[in-house]
Amino acid sequence: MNVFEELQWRGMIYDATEGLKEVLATQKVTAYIGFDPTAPSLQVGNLFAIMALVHLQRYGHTPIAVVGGGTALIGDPSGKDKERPLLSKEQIERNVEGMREQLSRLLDFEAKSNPALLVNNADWLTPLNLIDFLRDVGKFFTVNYMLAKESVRRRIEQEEGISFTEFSYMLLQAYDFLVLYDRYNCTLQMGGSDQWGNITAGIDLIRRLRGARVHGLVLPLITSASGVKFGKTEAGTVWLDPELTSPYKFYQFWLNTDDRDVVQYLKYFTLLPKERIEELEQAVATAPEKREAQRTLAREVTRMVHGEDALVRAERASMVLFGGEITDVSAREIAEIFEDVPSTEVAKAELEGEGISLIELLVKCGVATSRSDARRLIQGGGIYLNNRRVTDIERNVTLADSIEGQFIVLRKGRKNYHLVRVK
RNA sequence: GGGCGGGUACCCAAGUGGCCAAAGGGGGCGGACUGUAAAUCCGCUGGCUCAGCCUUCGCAGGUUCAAAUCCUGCCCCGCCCA
Repeated sequence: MNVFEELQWRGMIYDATEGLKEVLATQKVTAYIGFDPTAPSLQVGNLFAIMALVHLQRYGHTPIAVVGGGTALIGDPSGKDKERPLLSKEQIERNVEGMREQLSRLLDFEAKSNPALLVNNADWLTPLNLIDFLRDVGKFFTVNYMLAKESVRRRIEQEEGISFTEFSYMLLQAYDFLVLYDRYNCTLQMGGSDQWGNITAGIDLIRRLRGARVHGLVLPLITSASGVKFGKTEAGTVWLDPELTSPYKFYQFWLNTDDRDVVQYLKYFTLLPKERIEELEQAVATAPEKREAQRTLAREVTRMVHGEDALVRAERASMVLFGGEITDVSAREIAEIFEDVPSTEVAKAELEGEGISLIELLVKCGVATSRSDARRLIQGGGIYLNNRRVTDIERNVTLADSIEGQFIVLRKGRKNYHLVRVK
């Protein structure tokens, strides 16, 4: 099997240029994917593209992750209905650093024959001279060609239009490809399906300027059966940065995958072989309540992104949190299990004597948005103190409620935990 | 610049003097069921010192015992004419 076939059975190819399959079967190539540093961290959606690079590398090809520190200053109009506000250069610099760290954990930068590469396109875009650029690159594109691109056309049909800045974006991305081709003999660009237009622009540019035939491959859009945008939860985006999304939450995100999506996600996000995934597919069909497929997915991905230790902690936490009784757990275990759970410090003095009203504590910890909200939650039976439901509005919380005088576990609903640290 | 229509809670949307903290739907939150699911059902969804009180219906004034509802001015949005 070659990478193309690998990606194919995993359903990771939405479209690819003519002849790519043969090239990947017979040669070792260098391929790149661009990542937009418009957020402080990569997110779970980006993991999909990263997996494509991981597969490439496993088959002996050389992957390049391009962080778009330069293009982010412009803004990609693809898939966007509106002109986007520009980020500050400092902000983008910071974001690039975060992504560098994350990518280095997923790709092998030490491999002997085909180490992964990480580059920032700001390196060549920033020093770029406008006149040179217009002469060397601009000359090879007609406005007609650019207007025909889906991303541009859609925006032109809208009232708001598109700024010249964003309109130029595809030329910069095309130029990226050209630079990577020149410097690293990079002959394949991959990306999300919304990148097709930008990718073909680069392919055309290289053909005209260098007379070389290079390739493009785009991944499908990830769908979810429930219609929720992939990578989002009620709490927002699922990030790869453990500071932004705790490993526990990360693990839970995957564990909660819909039965209808889990097999596809196993193909997308794990390196498990076909036979194993087919086994799991069987398991979903015959014993869905065991959620073996979800569990495996969550394990594999959490381990890959956060490491074995974080995985063990996430699993332990999940077991205790969804198991029930919390009373016979030691403070030390609590500290460990709830490491990733949001917490609030409360002075010991506040819990002495009469203590603090539960309502007040809930608001203080942000579990409830207001006292009225707290009152309603308690009345509706949605508040648990150390995993025991409390229905008394007047309930006070004192040191006697704490676990070894150190922690109090608040819970809202089925799975919303908050740890109170007594100081 | 002229004409018309419109701005109501997170979103859509009803309400045209008191019975309006404001119908209905969506979303969200909680509960039951369950597989930490889906579907379904139930409750809640401005704040507070909570059987009561206070603040909300584009903004600012005014009329009235009483205004989301009437009047004046201003701001914003959509459509049509210039």
